[in-house]
Amino acid sequence: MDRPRKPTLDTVAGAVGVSRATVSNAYNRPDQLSAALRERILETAASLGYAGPDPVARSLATRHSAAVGFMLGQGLSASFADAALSIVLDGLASTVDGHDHCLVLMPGKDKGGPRPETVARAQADVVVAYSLPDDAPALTAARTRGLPMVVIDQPVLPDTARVEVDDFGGARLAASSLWASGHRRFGVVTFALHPDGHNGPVTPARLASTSFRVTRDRLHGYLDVTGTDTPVWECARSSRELGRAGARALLSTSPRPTALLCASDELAFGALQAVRDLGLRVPTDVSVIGFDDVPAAEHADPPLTTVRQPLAEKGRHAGELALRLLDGGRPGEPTRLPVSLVSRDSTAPPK
Amino acid sequence: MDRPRKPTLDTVAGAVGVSRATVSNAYNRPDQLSAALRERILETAASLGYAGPDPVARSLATRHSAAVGFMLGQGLSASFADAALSIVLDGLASTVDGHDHCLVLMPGKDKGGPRPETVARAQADVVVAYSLPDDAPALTAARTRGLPMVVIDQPVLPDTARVEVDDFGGARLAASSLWASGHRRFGVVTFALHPDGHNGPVTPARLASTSFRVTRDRLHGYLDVTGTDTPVWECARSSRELGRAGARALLSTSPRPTALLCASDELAFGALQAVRDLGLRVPTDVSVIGFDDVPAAEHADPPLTTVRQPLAEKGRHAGELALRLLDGGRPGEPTRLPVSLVSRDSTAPPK
DNA sequence: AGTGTGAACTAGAGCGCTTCAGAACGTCCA
DNA sequence: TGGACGTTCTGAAGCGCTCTAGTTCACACT
Repeated sequence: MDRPRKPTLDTVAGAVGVSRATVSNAYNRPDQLSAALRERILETAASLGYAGPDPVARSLATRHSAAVGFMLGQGLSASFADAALSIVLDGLASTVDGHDHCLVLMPGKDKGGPRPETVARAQADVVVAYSLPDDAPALTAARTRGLPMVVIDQPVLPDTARVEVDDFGGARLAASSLWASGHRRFGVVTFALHPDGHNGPVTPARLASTSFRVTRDRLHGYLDVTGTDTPVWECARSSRELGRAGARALLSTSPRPTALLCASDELAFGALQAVRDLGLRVPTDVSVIGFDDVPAAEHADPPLTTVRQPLAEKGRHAGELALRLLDGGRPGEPTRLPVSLVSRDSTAPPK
Repeated sequence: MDRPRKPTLDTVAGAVGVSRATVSNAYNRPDQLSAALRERILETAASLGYAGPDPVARSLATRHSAAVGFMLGQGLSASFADAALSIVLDGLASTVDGHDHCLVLMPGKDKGGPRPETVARAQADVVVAYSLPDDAPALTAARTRGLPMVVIDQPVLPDTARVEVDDFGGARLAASSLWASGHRRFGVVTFALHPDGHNGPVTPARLASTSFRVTRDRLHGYLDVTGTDTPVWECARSSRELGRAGARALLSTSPRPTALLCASDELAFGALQAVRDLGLRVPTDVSVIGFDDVPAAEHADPPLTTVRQPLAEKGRHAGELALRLLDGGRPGEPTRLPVSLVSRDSTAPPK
């Protein structure tokens, strides 16, 4: 197994007959040497099979790793159930990549977010947190490492950049439009209030201690309009199937709700299906409203009325903030992106 | 801006009054020092705000970075259109994370895969390639860096570990079952043959030079049964919407196909919709078959007949292979995971 | 007392790179 | 002709850590 040792800067320097510093400059500061020499260095490097400065050594010397970490509250597979996550992630990834930075993924296996050890060992010099419980250990880990941080949809943390959306206002907007058109009996289908995998009706106690900011705000936005006695069904994840089951349960009570308010489009898609399952029709018998406006909302059957939030923009903006922090920028004021109600065909006045 | 310099191993060593090596051991080899001293070191570290050995410096010294890179042929947002990707990615991520390694994402912006510079600078010591064109520059970049590599569903590369699925056989299986039940007029809806964003009918020339192995195999599996004159519609991505449009085009020809063979479930979902759009019924008027068996296939309307491949297993296995390569293991023979036909209600004999 | 043993800790040489303060060598203008 | 200046290249000091090959010391055994 005496494989030839990998070439280093020194190897190349020796072969060309210049100093290591010059080879380094050939890669990082072309203006510091003559074009001819640089050419010669690059050629020799190629012929030696040298692929450029080692990223790790480089990071150590420069004291930054050109990578942004992404801490997620759930497993990555959550993204196949919820398009919103993929879209945000994509916006983030492309921004970051466009600036020659890598994205280091730290998914949470359980729903509490990534393990603190994972965070402690991640080679990143800024992290983005998304959909973590308010008290996630990963948040503390990042903090004690002194990593600059940008949070998406999380509560404000001291010294942290933040991008958010007016979840409360958006939810109110949706509920109000239904109320205005005459609905009085509502049901709410929401995703997790706690990272414990619970599926079922929500008790007031549980509601009061919600550990996800987004859930809390959307829920309160709805209930602010419909009243706190509105039945709420919690789904452990934002998935079509769970939404379907939840909606079915809500629709089986009597008197039946005339409108279903869902905390995400994905849950709403399930609700749409549930209405059909029971032989009812949308929006004639039941109105259904979602949240997010993922691309599929437009093509649902019927097209889904929903609260639009600029998902890709959210990811992009988080990426830009992260990059700015890397440049030594201050966190600054939280950015609040706009939401709006997109009316399609899944809502109508009650019969 | 004279923020206090971040504590290092030396800081802690000095504070406790031991050598740097001992502090290092406190973190990495607890058996090398007395429990009492270790305790004292950890406490001092905590009180100093030292979060553990710097990951980058550690990587340089140990010569491995505890990270596996993931090179993807498309943007990450592809995963909201195609659950298969998320599931594979999730399997990979959890395996890798379970062994205390990070996942470094390198998405492709255009469809050619990540930029070679991105690959050259990524801090990973093994990479996994997925859904790249056969001639992606990223592949070469990884190779010249001398990174061990595992490819998923790619053509064999010398000295590379590989996990694959019998796409050709699976597709044949699906087509044969339809043929056996009497179908003779087929249409095929496929995802990209080339990374150029083409949507539309496929010419023989284009077919002959397909640059994605998976596409090629599934397509040839179908056509091997149905005949090479079968009309094929290409979609730039595997998405429901594109599949819907493609299927609609295929179904508008006369004589109309009695069965639609789709290269993915996602495309098949679109096809299901297209059949409805035209006022026809599945499977009475048209049979539709998918590929992948994503979770949604079971809950489609009607439940989708499809070729199952073990998606999560694919990701997990790739992760294990990557980890093994990291340990100096040899690539070994490609692993071939099993496929099977899952018959549900979207297929039936023709009228 | 002499020797062997194992546990506990340390010195110091790197890991592969960046970067800053020069050195060497023209060139140009007064 | 000489000094000021620019360009091109070099030397060497780190970056923060790991790890091998020790050294020390206490204790047990003969």
